[in-house]
Amino acid sequence: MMTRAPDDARCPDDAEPAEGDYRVDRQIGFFLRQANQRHVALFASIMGDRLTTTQWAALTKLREVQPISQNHLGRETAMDAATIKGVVDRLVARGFVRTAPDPEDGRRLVLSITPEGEEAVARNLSAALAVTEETLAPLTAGERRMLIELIRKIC
Amino acid sequence: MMTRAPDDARCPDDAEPAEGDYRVDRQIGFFLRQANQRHVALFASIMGDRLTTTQWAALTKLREVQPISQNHLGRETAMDAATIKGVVDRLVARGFVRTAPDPEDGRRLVLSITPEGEEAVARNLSAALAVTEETLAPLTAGERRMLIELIRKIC
DNA sequence: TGCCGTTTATTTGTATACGAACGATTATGA
DNA sequence: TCATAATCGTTCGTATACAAATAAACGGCA
Repeated sequence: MMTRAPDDARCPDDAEPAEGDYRVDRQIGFFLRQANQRHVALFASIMGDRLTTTQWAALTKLREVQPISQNHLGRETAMDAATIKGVVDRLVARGFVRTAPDPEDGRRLVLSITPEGEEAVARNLSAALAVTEETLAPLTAGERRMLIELIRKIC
Repeated sequence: MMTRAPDDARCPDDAEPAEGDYRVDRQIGFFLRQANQRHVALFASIMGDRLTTTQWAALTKLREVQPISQNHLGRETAMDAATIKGVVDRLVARGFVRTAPDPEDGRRLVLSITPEGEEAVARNLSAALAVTEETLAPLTAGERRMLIELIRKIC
């Protein structure tokens, strides 16, 4: 008679994590990365004007809170100071955003949206909503609310 | 007597999206990006050896399915052919992964994990589990199951 | 056998993402 | 007031992420 079952053969008195059982593709981080990848891919395929997710976030947020300094816009859109700089530079190069030195604070760079930027937002707004819809397409209305509620808690 | 409520004053007979109401920071894509950012930050602060999330994914998945070709490992870990190449190159440079030409297929590069790679996995496994735990810390056990179930559906 | 489509790995270019360091400027407190 | 701390924008280096193009090698099929 066996004193131990075959699938209990490894380290029965050991509290260390079972190495053989670990699966990266079952961890929340793996799912978060993949879900974000799918959303970015949907965004790229649905949105026009070759606008990226971060450029869209910066542009629409700027429209909401302008005028605002560059770093501040970065904080509002969850972007590093180095990251928001690159995003803003590309939006400026495309004529969607304008920069000006702040007369009251020599350090700040004040951003505002141009008419071309406003047009770009208006032109792509329905597509942006379609991206959200398509991303959540596999879920029911109740599941969508639940997912958003839960994911907000881990941000 | 008013024929229309004040908050219904814009485009009542228009099916177009209401521009003024759009908020990027309420879209699922914004949350997915932020949640992923938080997870990556937690990973960087908890894990040792300066291993990144993708390097960890590639290394642990390789341990599971070796030997395997480079592109195949990329598909198993949701990475582009160009992306997995960079990740594998860095793991090879660190001595965690070994590459060899496939004698049966001249195109393939067969990957396997080195003893140093195995040690790196064993050394960091509990930290990896702690990252998952910390990422889900704001949620109850039931909420965690629900979040994982929902997020899997949109991957 | 030889043609052709596919797969594999690679390279280039562009775009986040962030740590770290830097100079310039502003705010704070002793 | 003046030294110090904090903020702002910038730059550098590293690491994903992916589109697109390429060369080499494999497969099937006439």
